[in-house]
Amino acid sequence: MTPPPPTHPRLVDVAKRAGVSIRTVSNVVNDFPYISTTTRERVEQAIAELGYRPNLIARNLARGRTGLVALVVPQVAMPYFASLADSMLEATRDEEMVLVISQSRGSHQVELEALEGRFGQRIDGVVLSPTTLTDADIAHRRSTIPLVMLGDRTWGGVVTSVGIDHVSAATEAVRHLIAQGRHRIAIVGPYLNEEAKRFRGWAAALREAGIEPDPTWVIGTDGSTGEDGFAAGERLMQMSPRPDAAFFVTDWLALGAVRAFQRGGLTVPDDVAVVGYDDIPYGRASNPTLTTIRPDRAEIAHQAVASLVAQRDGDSAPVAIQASWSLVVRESSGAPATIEA
Amino acid sequence: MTPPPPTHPRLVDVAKRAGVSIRTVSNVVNDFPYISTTTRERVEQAIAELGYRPNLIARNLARGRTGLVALVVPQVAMPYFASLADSMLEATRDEEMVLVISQSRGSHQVELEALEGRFGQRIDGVVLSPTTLTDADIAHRRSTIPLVMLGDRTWGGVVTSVGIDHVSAATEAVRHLIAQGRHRIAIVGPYLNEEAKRFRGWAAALREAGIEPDPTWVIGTDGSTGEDGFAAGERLMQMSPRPDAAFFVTDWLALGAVRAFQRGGLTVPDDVAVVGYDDIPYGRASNPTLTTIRPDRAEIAHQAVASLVAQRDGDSAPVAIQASWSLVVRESSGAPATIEA
DNA sequence: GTGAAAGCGCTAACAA
DNA sequence: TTGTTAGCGCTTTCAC
Repeated sequence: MTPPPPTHPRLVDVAKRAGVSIRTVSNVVNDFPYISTTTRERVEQAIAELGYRPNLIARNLARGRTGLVALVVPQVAMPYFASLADSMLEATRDEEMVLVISQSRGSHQVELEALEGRFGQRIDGVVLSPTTLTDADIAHRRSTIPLVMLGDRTWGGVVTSVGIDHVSAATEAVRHLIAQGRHRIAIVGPYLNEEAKRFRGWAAALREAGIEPDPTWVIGTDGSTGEDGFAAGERLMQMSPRPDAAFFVTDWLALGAVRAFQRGGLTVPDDVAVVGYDDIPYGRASNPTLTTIRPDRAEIAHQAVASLVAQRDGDSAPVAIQASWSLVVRESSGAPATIEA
Repeated sequence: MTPPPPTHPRLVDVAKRAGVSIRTVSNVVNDFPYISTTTRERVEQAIAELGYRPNLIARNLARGRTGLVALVVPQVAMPYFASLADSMLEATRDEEMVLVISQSRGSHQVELEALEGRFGQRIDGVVLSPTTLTDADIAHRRSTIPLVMLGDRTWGGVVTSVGIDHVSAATEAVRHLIAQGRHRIAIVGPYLNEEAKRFRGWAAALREAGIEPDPTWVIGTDGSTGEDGFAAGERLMQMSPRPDAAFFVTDWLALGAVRAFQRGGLTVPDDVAVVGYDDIPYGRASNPTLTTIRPDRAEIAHQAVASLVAQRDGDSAPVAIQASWSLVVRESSGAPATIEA
């Protein structure tokens, strides 16, 4: 009685069956040029007959790589990062990499370790969506593993970053509100100052329309949670004159504020037009649906992965990559009611 | 000039420095018993000095494992699965496994391949949230890699499943509506029949209160998207007498219907009380906030991982594991307005 | 074009 | 308790 094959077929099994050496089989598997057609066919047939599939662990050991790429985000359950993860999964699959998601939960320590490539497994590259890192953290990093930073910061140019042009996007968002006839346009978010790109876009759009940005229209929040948005919405309602529109730096903030407005008896967009930012899925299902800036996540993910590949293959000059975005107009700023897919 | 260490320190480097054999270092690293304290200390010091970290690729090659576990879901960007992924990431981290997320996008083919453990990398175990698989698919699977099915189905008992008791949960949800004084309680969802557990829970709660389930209250949908919910909401509004409450088999359906109700001039919960299912994050931010059934995702994830570990270690008897759940009462069924975190 | 053989870094028999 | 060593399955340099 023949015992069943104790494990998956290996390179040697294929080689034996095809009557060649493992070197040749390896060549075929890895698509080397210079193999005679007949040999190649023999090998391919043996592979098919045996159902051979390369053991990537062994391959990676030999190659000194893992084939694993890490995506580090604060928390995947947050809609924006869930969507990002989705896009990254697709982008890495196209490159035959395996994506490993890691949650920082806003921990500086975890982000620092990610910078150094310290994960459970050894990793070929890191795509990081930072929350607490500083330029100094990046400058001091010792590891040289391929790294891409997501977001609008450029980190002193010492590392590749992929983001969208937030100044332009914010400008476009506020322009849109102005085009709807709004003149008292608030901006809501954390860390709003002359450094903040979305803030600059907001101010630029107003000035461009001959409106001087009013400091009282700048509504600072602690963070970007729905509760922060709710609280900001309540503050906004008590202002007089009340703003007739508000630009929120994230959708989640905007949704919280809409909730506050509706509880306070205001109608969106009639009383206050609202624009968010990020295009999270819920913006399509909320009532009203939410006008927002949609970063091209697929492009961001592909650019990030492409940079990882380039860095791996020796091209290490850092670049600041800008992906595209679009303004999605929905009910919260006056679009007619629709049902989207 | 000494060239820089070309790579990470290896077992031999540690062994050399500590003046022992690699076997001993390996023992220390793997927490074997039977090592003299002094040796252990010497080795540990060498490890610390060198900053040694085991190469998991090599370890896995030698052990014949990958340390990788796959979570297969339709799409991570969907809130429910994003939350699930979050919990699974935590649960696998606790077990020193690395989670690889794979999106089936509802493809039968992809799900079948997952069943066989066919991923880009070789995988130690699979946790699958199925959409199209049948009992037959499971019965015919050839691979023996550890597998856990998520959800309420039990697959003829041939595989371990982890889910919650949907009959009880649905019963509790509808009981809650009855306790709010509602009597005409619709149920909304796809595939509603005597086999469907949430349907059975709905019917049981009604009968228990002396209400005979009215077939006209059963509102079938094509799927579970927001648009399906919206359409169901519109149908529900046109019924007469109109139901005064509705139980939706997913939150996303419920949110879509709420949108329809509000557009149609109805107030939730005053005109129609609404209960959803799944506790997706949006349910806390919507207006009104959404009453729902919250599966204990952390428990589900831990049970799934625990089963994977048990299967890997030879305990392969399939079991149907039931995790806990709770009813979360929010505004959509009459809870007073609150701001949740 | 193809073969032989030396690693990749670690685990785990087998010895001592 | 600790050392020696044969793999794990594949890549790749060097010959032929």
